[in-house]
Amino acid sequence: MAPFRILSFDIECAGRKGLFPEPTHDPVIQIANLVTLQGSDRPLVQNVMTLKSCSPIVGVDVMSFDTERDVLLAWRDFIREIDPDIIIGYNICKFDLPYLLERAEVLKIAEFPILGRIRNSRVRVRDATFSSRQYGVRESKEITIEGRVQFDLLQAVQRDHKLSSYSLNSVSAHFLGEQKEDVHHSIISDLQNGTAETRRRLAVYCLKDAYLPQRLLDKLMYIYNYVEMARVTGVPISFLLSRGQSIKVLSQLLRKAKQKYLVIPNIKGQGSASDTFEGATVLEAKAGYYEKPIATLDFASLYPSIMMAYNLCYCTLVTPEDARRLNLPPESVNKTPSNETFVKPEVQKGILPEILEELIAARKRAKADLKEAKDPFERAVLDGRQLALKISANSVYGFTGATVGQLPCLEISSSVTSYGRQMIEHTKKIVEEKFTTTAGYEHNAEVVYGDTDSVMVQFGVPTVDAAMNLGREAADFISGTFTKPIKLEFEKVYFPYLLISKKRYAGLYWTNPEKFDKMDTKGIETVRRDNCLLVKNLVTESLHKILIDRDVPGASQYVKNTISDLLMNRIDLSLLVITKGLTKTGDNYAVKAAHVELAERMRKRDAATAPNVGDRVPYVIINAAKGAKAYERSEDPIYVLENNIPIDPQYYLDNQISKPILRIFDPILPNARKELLQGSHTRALSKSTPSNSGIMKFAKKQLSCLGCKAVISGSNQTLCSHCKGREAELYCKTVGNVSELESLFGRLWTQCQECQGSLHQDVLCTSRDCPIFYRRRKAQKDMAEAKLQLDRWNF
DNA sequence: AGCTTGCTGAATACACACCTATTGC
DNA sequence: CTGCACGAATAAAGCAATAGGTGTGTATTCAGCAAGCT
Repeated sequence: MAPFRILSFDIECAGRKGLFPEPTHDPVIQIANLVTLQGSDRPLVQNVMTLKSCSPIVGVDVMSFDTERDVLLAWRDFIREIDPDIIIGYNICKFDLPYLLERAEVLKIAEFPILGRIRNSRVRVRDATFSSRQYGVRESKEITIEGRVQFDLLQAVQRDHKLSSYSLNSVSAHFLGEQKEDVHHSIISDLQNGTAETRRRLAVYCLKDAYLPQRLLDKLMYIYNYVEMARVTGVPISFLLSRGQSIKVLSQLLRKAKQKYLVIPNIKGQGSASDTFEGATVLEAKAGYYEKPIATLDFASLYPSIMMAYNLCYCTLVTPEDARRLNLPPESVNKTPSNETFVKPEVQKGILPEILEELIAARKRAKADLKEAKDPFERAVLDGRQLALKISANSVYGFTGATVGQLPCLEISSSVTSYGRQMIEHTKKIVEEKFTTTAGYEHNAEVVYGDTDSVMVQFGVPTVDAAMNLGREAADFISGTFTKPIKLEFEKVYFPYLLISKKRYAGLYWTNPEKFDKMDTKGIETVRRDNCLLVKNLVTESLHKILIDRDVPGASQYVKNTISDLLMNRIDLSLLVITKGLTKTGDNYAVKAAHVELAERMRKRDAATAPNVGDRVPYVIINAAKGAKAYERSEDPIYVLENNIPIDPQYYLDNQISKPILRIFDPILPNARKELLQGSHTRALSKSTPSNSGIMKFAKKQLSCLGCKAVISGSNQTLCSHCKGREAELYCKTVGNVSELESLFGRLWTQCQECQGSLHQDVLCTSRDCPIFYRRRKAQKDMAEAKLQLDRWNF
């Protein structure tokens, strides 16, 4: 089969006003295109279609047009000529494609929206909302272009990766290690209305936006992964981006049922969303810091293997009524712990177990092939396949328990979890009964924690090697007590292990006794996205010092230094940005929350840049009157930066840092609270910049002495009478300060120029995801202030 | 007049239920 | 074959758990004031 032809594109339009640029006013001014063949990194075509003249770009076909109509029609012809199989871009489904179509409509270009592979078939657009517990609410548009797959990288990344920000800039930085500049929409108009040279600048920017999605597609192996997934589950690729998990399971069910001449009922509005079933057992966490190795035993694909072992399926379920009618002998049925009856495979083999068997067997083959494969291309294919199979297997159980889904069957899902609960309890019991001193082992084993399909065991032995051997022995022994194919596996050892509570722990992860693989953290601030970076870094660094370096005093000192920096206002604003997802529209919230209120406020300020449902809202907490609620104190970081609003360090200490740090240090450091949060380092408070709101509005600004800050009056504008003699020294200090800030600003500026790919042009970027941006802006402000001070010497 | 006492409303503290976000498996 | 009006259905894996914030009701503390006493 010929490789796919992939088109990546991006558009720029002038003057975005309002939420969506106004199609009646704002013309499309540029379209950048990049065509590649799948698996090749050499572009087939690179071009830019622009309105008005544009200076040439090396290696790029620049096409200038006089009217917007010509631009749009040129693009349509280009699509037809290139005939791409796959159209990609960033946010093309919600922005670029619908915008082009609406714009064509406004300009009455009826012949524009014929882009598909069916003759004379028009492209159709429909509003679509997708909502699921897993992905939240997402608004998008469904665009039908027959014969071409649209693959929006934004949608794919949002589904597959949990990130704090999904801007193209931040996603590229994360996966490709390279940033792009973020240009504010007002500047786009200026560049377009400038000269051929500034339009060239815009074209380069636009091209980069087409270039990055292509790189992401490649790097994340999306084609392989999604094509494999589509093949395995039997759904179109578009479903994988626009629909949920359940359609995949349903599709497999239908395929299998057809082979067996079975039909699947079309159930409507049966199970209500309120009826639910009991889930898995989470064993009580014996919280603490363990300095002996903890072995972890895991069931391999627990729920799928339960469904296979006990033949759980729609077609093997025996309802009480069936039981009376059929009068089955007890030896031909299984009774589940939740008191449901299913026939054994000898009577009737279930469809679900068959689907699962195939998925798991195929995954095993894929994994084995993966091990053999050396060629990176082949490895990518096989890894994509095994991942797809794993995910498919895991969502079969969820499908049966989805009461608002197409085919709920709580008898199956509650049986699965009831077996699971029984099994984890059984495992815990066996481990603690078998591995005892009375049975000849060195120590009594103790299960310190376990969740759903795993148990964490402290065998009491001091070395990783010994723990591994006992872990393997236990796994083999216990596996033997279960029905096939249920299997308990020894997977890893944690040493040392910090158990904070259920679903929250950290430890060093060992799979071979010589060296640990990594530091593993679960559920704590290091992996959560609703904390500011400062907390994340602080916790990560502390754990690193405690677990890897075994340096508790060092960790403690590090925490103290950070707290001191925070209270002295020496922390970079980008580290204090908290982000939270906006999960529903403003008025659907029952209580006021910081990010929701801020989103509303931002909408009033400028609807174009305000966050929408499904977006993540970044904010910082600013200083305010005592007793003000957090939702009154949240503010957009860029707004804070632009208006010099003081943040509230005390809030960050009390509400962000203190509890997570104490949770970590409490089991390790006696008197952690006193030591870390109440020491002398917490007393050095720097005065924050007075804000121009509230009471400070009435305060009159007076000059103060540059030497001692005393208020001065009269003719002397620089120094008070006391400091008069130190004139030379203080002047040098001011000059030194200015030059230091200038060089800092210069360095940051250069860094941004490098990022934008040119050292000869102005930096336009205002990316709220980039730490350098915040530092550059701050340096600029500080520098301006220092210069003002310097000016006062020249009276 | 100056002090104490008792009352009252406001401010504060605290426990509790509930909502929201997020993660683990 | 296309465009338009109208109506109906659409689709959504699961539960367990922690933590932070808001709102509410109740208890406690405190400042301010008037009355009473010396």
